[in-house]
Amino acid sequence: MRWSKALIPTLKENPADAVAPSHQLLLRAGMVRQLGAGAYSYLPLGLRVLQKATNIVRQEMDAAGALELLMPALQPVDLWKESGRYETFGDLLMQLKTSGGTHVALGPTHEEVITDIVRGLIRSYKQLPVTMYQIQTKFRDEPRPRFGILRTREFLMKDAYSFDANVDQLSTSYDAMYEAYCKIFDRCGIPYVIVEAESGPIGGDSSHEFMVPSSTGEDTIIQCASSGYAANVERAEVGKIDWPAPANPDAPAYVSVSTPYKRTIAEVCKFLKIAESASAKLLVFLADGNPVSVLIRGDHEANEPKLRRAFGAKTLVAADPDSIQKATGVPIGFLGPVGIKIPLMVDQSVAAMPTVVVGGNEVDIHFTGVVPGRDFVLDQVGDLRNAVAGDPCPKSGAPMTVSQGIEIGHVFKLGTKYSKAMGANYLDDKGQEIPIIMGCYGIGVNRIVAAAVEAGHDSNGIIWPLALAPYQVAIVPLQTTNPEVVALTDSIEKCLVEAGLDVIVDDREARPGVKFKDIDLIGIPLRIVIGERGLKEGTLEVKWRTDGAAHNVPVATAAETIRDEVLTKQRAEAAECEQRKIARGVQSS
RNA sequence: CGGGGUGUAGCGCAGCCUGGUAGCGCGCCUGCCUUGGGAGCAGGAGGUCAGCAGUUCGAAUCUGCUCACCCCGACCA
Repeated sequence: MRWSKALIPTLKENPADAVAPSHQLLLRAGMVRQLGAGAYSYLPLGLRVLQKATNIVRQEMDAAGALELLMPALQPVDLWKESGRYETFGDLLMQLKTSGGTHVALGPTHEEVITDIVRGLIRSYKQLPVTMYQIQTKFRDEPRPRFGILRTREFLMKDAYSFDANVDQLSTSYDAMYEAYCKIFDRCGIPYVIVEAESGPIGGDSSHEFMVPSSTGEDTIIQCASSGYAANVERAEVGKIDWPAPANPDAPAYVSVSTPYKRTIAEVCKFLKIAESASAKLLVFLADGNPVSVLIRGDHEANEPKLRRAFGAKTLVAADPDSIQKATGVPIGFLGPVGIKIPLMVDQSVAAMPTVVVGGNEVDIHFTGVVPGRDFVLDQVGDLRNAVAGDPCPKSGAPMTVSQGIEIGHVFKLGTKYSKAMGANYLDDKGQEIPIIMGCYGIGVNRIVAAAVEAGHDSNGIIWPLALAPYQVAIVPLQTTNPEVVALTDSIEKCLVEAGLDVIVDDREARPGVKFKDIDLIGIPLRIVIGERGLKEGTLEVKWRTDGAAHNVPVATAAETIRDEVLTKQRAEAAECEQRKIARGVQSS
């Protein structure tokens, strides 16, 4: 490919709207252009990267035995009502009406459609297991698209769905996808951590997210260096915290203080001149419709899935101020555990406090010096909140750390949620009708591209891994009118292309500095410079994007030398992937 | 959906307060010159100043409404 024909509109300056590094660099490198909020065009160069990621995903899905199919983005809303997700998906679902009046939606995901297909096709246990996938555009009416191509209203997703006869089969299918994901991200050359994620009805370790560490990431990861435990904050457990605090028989009785108009934790603590961690807040939820209360330290956040499990409830929602008043007789802002009439659960961090400041269950009143266990009961204590930095690891007890990550993949054991709701059953060997057990597995393909840039860039631009680079090699002929330079350029290009490499020749009539800057910006892994100066000495210059300096190779054998250098690097990366695979095998056994 | 901000040439911005010929840098086109890290000189093209409605002799500038985009938060199967 000739640069002059490639349409690569690089920008010297950062577009004002771009904040995230990947957003800035993909724009500046001429890879994407914004059409509207959360909608991006991929220009030729950007599309090449997206397609390289797509190809790797497809190859590994095929290798894992998944069957590719293609489902429509346009889906009847009735299908969503059938699964029960029309309500839960809410405004995120893009909806429209056909000219005939049919109410349709643009698919944000495809559990409903694939389940509809399968219930018509699969009848017998002999047809199971089967896993199918597609690579297709998804639509979600995100209330706030952001960070360039990281969160958009329209995006390319690889979504796979497994169908199994029993839980053991599901585990096998799940493990195959899990392993395929590791291979995909290894091959893409992007760093990732696998974290436990909040899971559905089956529970246990049935959901994992693949995260690329990045400060731009929207997800919070809790990790323990000593045990290797890693989980999304939505899921992360807090290890055992000792409670109650040693009893102090001399502790004075709690004191009622006037706190007029001080409702929030921040207001109360500021007013009383105490740290938020010295206070506790009583939160009221409706567990399957019944009011329940939870006591959490002032600086902590409640974790609703943990609460739902703790109360053994199917649904758990925060109670609105009216129902709180009705259930407790106390207006929001002054609730406390002392003498509370509804069921109370206490987070272990509160149970461990010697004394605590809480609401007085009366307008404009808070209590100080309240002793857990003395002034309110501690018969229901547990891990009810989001983990924070320094919390003990559930495995090792060592302090855990907090970091940000970009979710690029998610594997999930669904169970029979959709097959039951939509009647996707099979007949077992005894002729019994049984709901098919499902799993779903998603990869945000655009996010692979964005995450690769977030993880690989410097002040000069993008640093693509060889596997994703739009072109692996750029050749820069410095004197485009010198026949010797041109001939050498052509012969090296030919040799590399024949070896299966993607090569771009910067044939522009521009000064060398312009070309070097652009090649660095768009992140081409290997740069070859051919100039009269080097030719006099019989050499040309080769520089890797990741290296600080260039090295010279003799002209006579240049094409083969460079070809072998790139192929060797490719093989080294493949070997690295293999090493990781072996290491994973050792870990899991 | 709440809070904040911004819309002027492809990109980055000034002009607005105090109404009176729409500007600068980069990029783009022509020519000369130059050629190993975003050169220099000369000439040139390109704008319904986001839109609509007011005020005014006259609006990029003042007023009102609308729209779009960005950031923080809420939300995120």
